[in-house]
Amino acid sequence: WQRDCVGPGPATGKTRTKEKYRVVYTDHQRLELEKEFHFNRYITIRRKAELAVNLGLSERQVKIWFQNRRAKERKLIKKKMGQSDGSGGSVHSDPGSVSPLPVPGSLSPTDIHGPVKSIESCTLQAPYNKCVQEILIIVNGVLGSEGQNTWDYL
DNA sequence: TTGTGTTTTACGACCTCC
DNA sequence: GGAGGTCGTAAAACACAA
Repeated sequence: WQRDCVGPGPATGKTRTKEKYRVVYTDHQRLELEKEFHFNRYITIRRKAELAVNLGLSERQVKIWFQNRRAKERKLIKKKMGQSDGSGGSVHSDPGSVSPLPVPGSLSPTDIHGPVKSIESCTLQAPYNKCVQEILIIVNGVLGSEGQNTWDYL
């Protein structure tokens, strides 16, 4: 599809064609983008270029993916706030003020080492717990039955 | 299988910042 | 003026109940 959209020449950044209104990113592409997003909600120009090359996407696609991902996060937070109904929850009132995820080193050793046997066993605080679960679902899909250590892969 | 609701890419309009 | 932000939306892809 990349040939169809980008063509043999230099990437134009245009990916919407009559044949393919939109493409579906692979699990690997989504995983890498999610990983980047969970450490930095705003991607730098340099990282954007690196990711684009590594994932075979255009910089424009990476940029738009981050825009859409932030929109999704805002939507989720809004939904959560609606559910909590202001009844004393510790949900951030300002979506933009959500702090970045803890760095891997801040996780407990038992979380870091060994295979992840249960997605539900990850005990980070909301909203990160769900984010991590989403990542693990993708990773498990990518690893399949290879039996590779999930954290090693990450 | 199919109808329907949700999610995922991609874009345009508009805004802010440098 | 250009780059990149949000917001709203189109349409494909997907999930799932009936």
